Amino acid sequence: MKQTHTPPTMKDVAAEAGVSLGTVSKVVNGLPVGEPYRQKVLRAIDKLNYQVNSYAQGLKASRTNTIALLIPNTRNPFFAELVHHINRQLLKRKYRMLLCTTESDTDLEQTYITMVQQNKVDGIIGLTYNPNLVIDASVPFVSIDRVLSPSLPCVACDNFAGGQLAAEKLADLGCKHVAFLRIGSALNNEPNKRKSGFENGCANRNLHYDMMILNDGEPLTRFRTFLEEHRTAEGFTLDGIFCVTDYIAYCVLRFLDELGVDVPGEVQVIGFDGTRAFGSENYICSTIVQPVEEIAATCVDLILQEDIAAKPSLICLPVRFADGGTTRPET
Amino acid sequence: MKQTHTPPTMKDVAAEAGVSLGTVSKVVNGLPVGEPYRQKVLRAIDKLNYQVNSYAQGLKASRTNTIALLIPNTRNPFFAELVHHINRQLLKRKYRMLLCTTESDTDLEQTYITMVQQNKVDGIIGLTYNPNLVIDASVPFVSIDRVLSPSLPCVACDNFAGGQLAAEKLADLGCKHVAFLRIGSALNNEPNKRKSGFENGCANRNLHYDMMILNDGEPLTRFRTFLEEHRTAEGFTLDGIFCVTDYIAYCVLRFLDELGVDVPGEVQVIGFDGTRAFGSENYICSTIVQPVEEIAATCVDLILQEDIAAKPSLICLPVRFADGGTTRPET
DNA sequence: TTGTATGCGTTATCAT
DNA sequence: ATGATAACGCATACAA
Repeated sequence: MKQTHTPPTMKDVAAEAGVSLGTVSKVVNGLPVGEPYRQKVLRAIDKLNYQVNSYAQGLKASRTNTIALLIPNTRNPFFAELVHHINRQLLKRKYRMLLCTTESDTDLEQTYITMVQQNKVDGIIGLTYNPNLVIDASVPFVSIDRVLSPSLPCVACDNFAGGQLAAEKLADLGCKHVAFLRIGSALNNEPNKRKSGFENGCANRNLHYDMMILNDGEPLTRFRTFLEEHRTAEGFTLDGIFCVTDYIAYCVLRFLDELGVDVPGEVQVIGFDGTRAFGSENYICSTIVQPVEEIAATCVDLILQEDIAAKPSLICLPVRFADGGTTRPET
Repeated sequence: MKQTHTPPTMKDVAAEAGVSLGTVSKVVNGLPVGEPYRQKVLRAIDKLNYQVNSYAQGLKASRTNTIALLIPNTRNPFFAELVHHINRQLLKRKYRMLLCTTESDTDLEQTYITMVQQNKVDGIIGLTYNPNLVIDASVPFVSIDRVLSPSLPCVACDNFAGGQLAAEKLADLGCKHVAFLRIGSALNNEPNKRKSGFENGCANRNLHYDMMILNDGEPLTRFRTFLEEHRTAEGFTLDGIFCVTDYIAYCVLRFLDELGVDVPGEVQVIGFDGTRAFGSENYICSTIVQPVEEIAATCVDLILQEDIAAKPSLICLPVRFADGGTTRPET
């Protein structure tokens, strides 16, 4: 009777089946082996309930079938959706996913990157706001939504087109005086293009717009003040609002409700991301929808792609508008 | 000049530092080593940018510092929150997390469990609705919210107390005729205790209640019909509703809005889970809050605990009520 | 076609 | 205190 506490290895299987180690290895890896041998090995595997140790495999092959995903958190529905689809894409390709939620903490991000490199993952997909991470060139990296460096490929939705689409939608829906609300630093990252696109769209349609940009630390209640100022005796002086994310739109909708402003009657609101409550069918507001599934698939394709040289530095995926009840029905 | 494409190993470091392999290993693992040697090794590590290969480590130690988390998805905010906190707890203990989203697909779950065992993870934390998974006894398993087997420890919130609390809250808030809305099979899993607790609470307070239970496949619009039936000429005949999850509460609130029933004026609604929009401070409805952070910490504690024998089979964590605006202010 | 032997990077047990 | 060496489980080049 052998020690029961250590899981069976190929050697055990070989002994049980009365064949050699190499034969077992071939059976396990689907290499050609004489049928009677194959049967014996298969029976032994079944009997011992053998499972390959993929760490030993990884040690040999320096391939681990594992990809790390760095993301600020999983609470934001957009991130959650991303995690979900990347996970599914990886599974489809028989890859495992190491999840690293960073809370946008720079040190934490760096800790994770180091940890993840120690773990010899086959690649990293990362959504990070930190422009100066030290990423070892030896491990493939694909960035989401942020161009970190020309040498690191980035996958994003077409933020510029999204901003423009929002402006044009509002114009189409009859708005005359709109506002753009955003938060975050003025760094030139992808989401900033939403602003440029919006400005462009407004210009195209001769749409007048106000803009309110909050810095990172400022409370969202500033927006409430902003909105309050637009409530005059003659009614609400804005008829359209574009929020740079659905989260902001969500807050703005609350403020408008508190202020007694009717949506979409008095003012129409468009967000950005395509957030759906509980992953259901319902958008929480009218919104510019990011193609999350395509973004996920593209990231996974890129990270698993062999020749890194062929990787483009920025891939923009198309967005679309979706009615979530905070705009008037289209005619 | 050595081959540049393979990452440096301990051997390389040893050569660079002019010491032996064992010495490097000791330095890396913080074992006592003569200071001048230590310095030499450290310098070499720095120069070569050496990182330990934790797969090789795992092969030696049969410990991988990795825990797998099985969860239906990350889109449901409660799950997302769970993922987030488990991830943080694991990181705090220097463990990595393999995320496996299963969509409650039985085959997928089994696939993942097998995959994960091949990967020789140190343990699995799983939230699964599938009662007959084959889980190798050799890998520690902790279940969330479902008692899968007496031998597998389970961590859950006190669902019974939660149901009871909901009933008592509604009674305290002046309700006379309430309803309980739930979905899902009638299996005797943890969340079913919410029902029992609710019934118990109603009995305690002599609160009359209706109950509507949907089977797994049925559309939530059935609830709409149910609600519609309670809208009579004399007004809405229910003054309180307890929904078994916040998601259901969310849908119910939409239905009530469509039906023109005022919340919390005409009817007060309580959900279950403690879901907050975008992970912000705001609960999406008045709710029985699950102690997600404690659940996460408890799971991680349990899974990392050495002696499996000492693990209790069910740990219930306390819940609390939170006002989310769909109940009247407490006096 | 099958078996044997070596090495992957690390750790731990030995001598030195 | 440090250096050599075996072993972890697997894959593969090579010998039989």
